[in-house]
Amino acid sequence: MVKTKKVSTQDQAATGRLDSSLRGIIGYTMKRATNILQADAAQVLEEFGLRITTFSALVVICDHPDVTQSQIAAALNMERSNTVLIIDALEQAGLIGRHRVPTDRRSYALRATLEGMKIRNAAVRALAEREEVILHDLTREERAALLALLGKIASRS
Amino acid sequence: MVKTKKVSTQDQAATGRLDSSLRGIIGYTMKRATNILQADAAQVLEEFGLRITTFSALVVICDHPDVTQSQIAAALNMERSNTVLIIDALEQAGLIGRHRVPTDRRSYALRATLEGMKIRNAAVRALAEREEVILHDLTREERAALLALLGKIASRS
DNA sequence: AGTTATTAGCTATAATTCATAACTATTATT
DNA sequence: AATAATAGTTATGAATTATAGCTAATAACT
Repeated sequence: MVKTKKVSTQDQAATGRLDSSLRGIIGYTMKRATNILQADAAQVLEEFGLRITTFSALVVICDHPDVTQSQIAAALNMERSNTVLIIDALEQAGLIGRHRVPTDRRSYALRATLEGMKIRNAAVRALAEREEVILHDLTREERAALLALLGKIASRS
Repeated sequence: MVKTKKVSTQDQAATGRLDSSLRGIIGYTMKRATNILQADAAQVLEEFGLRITTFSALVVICDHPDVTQSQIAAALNMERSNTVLIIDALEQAGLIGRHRVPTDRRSYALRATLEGMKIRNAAVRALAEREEVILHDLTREERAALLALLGKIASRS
């Protein structure tokens, strides 16, 4: 994956990266950092048969039994319609179940299975470990500070 | 005195966030933060007739006259094929020009026009101002720290 | 030299992700 | 009872990103 491209132009070594002034923009650099973490997370989750979206939904369901698909959509900032296939996948994998709720027959009460709980726990642990590895050049305090700062921004949605 | 009352999951679902345990994952929270900043940036750049990708390419071209499309692709971490339409858009907007280079007739030497330079400067300034606004609840030091931490992660690509 | 390999830009297209609209069935509101 | 609103679903569109292959030009190699 890592390209060791031979730099043919003259002044590249002097100027460094071609996007150096973009790197001063928080949004730009954050996007690049996100891409790296997302690719890594996807790789980790693949070993559990999960994608990032299915994993996220699984966590919400485990943490909040009897949650509905609409609530998941709102929590994960996605469209209701796009939750359907995600929940389908989790159900077909035997990780969650759609349960009818007698008081409202429009919605499903989603609940994780025992297997779903186990997968969730293992995946969360694996992700945390992987983040430790990939962020090894940040101290524990720096990682905490980073998360706090990101949390402030992300708290707007 | 601090009350440490234990809340049931039902109550948490009613009051708190449903994705609270996901928010402890840096990659997840960073993704959410990125979405906010990206949407904001897209809105700002729209006023200049730019999209995020065209803006990014424009900045690289302004900073590095006679850069090639392949170099832009490498710098912005995108596929060569996807640069074509981006450069087309910039050229048709009169912001850059494709210039032939006598020593290598395969590639173009991309150079910004005067108008391109002006748009770039205005867009960069507008973006910076907008980031100040949207990140107003972070101190200058916090924003600097955030950028530094993100830069460490993003430096891997 | 001549052959081969590599590179730059380009086109077309596939795969993904994400958003929108409309439908059915239920439930809530008036 | 009539109407509106909601949950899940389906189909589809738009936008982004990735992949494969092509031509022309250059580089590398024997």
